[in-house]
Amino acid sequence: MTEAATNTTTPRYPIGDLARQTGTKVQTIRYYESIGLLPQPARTAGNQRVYGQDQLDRLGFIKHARDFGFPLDAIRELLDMTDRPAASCVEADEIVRRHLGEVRRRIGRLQALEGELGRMLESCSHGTVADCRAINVLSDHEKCCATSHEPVETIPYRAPD
Amino acid sequence: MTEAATNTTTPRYPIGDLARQTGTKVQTIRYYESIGLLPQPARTAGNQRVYGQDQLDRLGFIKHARDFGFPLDAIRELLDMTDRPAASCVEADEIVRRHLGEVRRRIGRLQALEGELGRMLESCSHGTVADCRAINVLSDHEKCCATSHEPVETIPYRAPD
DNA sequence: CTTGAACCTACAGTCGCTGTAGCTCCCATA
DNA sequence: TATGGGAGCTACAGCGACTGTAGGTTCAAG
Repeated sequence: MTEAATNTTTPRYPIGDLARQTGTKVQTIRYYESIGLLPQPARTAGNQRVYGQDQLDRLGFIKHARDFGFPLDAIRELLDMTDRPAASCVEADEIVRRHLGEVRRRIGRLQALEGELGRMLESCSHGTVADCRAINVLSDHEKCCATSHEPVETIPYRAPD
Repeated sequence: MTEAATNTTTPRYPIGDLARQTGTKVQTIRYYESIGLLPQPARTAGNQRVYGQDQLDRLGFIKHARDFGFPLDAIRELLDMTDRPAASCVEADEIVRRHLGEVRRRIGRLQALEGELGRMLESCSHGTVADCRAINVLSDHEKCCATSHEPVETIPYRAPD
């Protein structure tokens, strides 16, 4: 009876627990808050963040969607939809479809690239740099067999740990 | 006879020509210079950059390698090799091989993702958000069929124009 | 001589974080 | 009750590879 606004049975997690339970880093959670993807949580008397179950679920959703490669603004749209559960899911569908299209395009480009790199290596005679097939292909546009020359996306080398 | 240092027959391009001829943007060329990937070119009396054939070739190499998805530091290594044409091309080979490995890993991850997204869409009943398979899969880890759960790389949505 | 395109520098913004510095807070043990 | 250390806090810089903008200068054609 002493508490009214917040549900007494709701668990209250500090940020580190949220991080551990979702596999997100603490900084990332704060970053999501800073860009408005997560609402500002309650604070302790000592100014530390305290989260409830709903926030945990929301972050879980975000994490999962990020693992699927959705960009944050798509995730934002998806989250907006989960807040209106009675709405039609056509839009959600559309977002997923768009993402799938993007993934397929990326796969296509990478496969073309894979072929070219493979050919580069196969035809390398392992002599000097001057004769190196790989380097020659890069030096001279004519020597390469690419059908099209759209650049492959600028993707950072980043091992997912 | 009036000119000594620079070869009289060498063409001299302003930055815009270099950009047009290689398909690079002017700012990108200046950026490459700022990070030391391109040497500082000669300047006109009015402080404008002037390039020769060698710079054009170097930039062409960089552009081409970028189109192949090589990161700039790999390109830097490759360029260092072209400056020592008598050296063995084993290292160059190694760089290409590493990149190919990276490309293949990325393809694998994206294909797994493609499967999951496809399944999401297939099983969506096109009702309300509350029943939406796609959103449910994202909400609930148990509902998704991923064999592994390494995150797919964080790749920005960036159409290559 | 004028116009306007091309050039110049310097810096902020993109995406999605990650890392650091320099604090404060909280809780378990002595 | 003191203390130690892990966890938390803010604020900001940095990553990769650019891209865009503001506000100025230079150049070449007419």
